[in-house]
Amino acid sequence: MSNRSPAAGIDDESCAAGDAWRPLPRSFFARSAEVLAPELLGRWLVRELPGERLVLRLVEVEAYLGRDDPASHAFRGETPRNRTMFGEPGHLYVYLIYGLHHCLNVVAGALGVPHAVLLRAAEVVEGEESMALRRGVELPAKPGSIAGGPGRLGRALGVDRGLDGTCLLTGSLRLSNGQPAPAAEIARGPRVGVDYAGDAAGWPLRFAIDGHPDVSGRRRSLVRSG
DNA sequence: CGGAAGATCCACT
DNA sequence: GTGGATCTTCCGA
Repeated sequence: MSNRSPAAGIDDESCAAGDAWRPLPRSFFARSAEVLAPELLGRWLVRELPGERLVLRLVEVEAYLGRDDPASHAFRGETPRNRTMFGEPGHLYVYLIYGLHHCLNVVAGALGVPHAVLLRAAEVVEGEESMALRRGVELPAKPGSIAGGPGRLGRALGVDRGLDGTCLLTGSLRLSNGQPAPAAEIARGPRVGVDYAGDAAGWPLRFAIDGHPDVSGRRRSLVRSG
């Protein structure tokens, strides 16, 4: 936010632009998912493909708290599928849901602590035509139609299980500084699709940029925390 | 080895 | 608002 470099002779625009592409460091991810999740809003997901670059700005995420969270894939311990979550923070955890959709997660927490943040929705920054094609969406796209939902987001970026375990600092999918959302614009509420998880279904671990058009359905339960 | 359920999306009513 | 698609993963027998 106001952490702008005081360097003289650099105008705001070029400074801000350079800052947006700056990779997020390992230490950024090595925190509780509940703390990391809102910090991810407004950041850029950068996907490098042969001959093109796709960029999405995150507008909605959910935190999953590992062994302490009945809604987490890691709640019952390590398995071949969720192995990535138990590894180093700053890596990508990808899983297939309903036999159809690939969902993207950022591994958080310390090594061996399987926290993760599910990436639920994003705004197109660069590569709209290519992503619309992958999604089977006609341009001009309606709000949310390209990456407004976890399955849509993964599809737009061409991500599958092959990218599971790759590094978000050095791989073909990376996270950069982007344009962080001001804390005052962040709303939170219960997570989506985890009704099976008992009390945990009500934990307010879903975070979104309040009123953003690309946030996936179910905005009703989102409120600004403060 | 079988079965049930799933961090979803889309088409249809 | 409801239900079907579609298949991996995990647990229990």
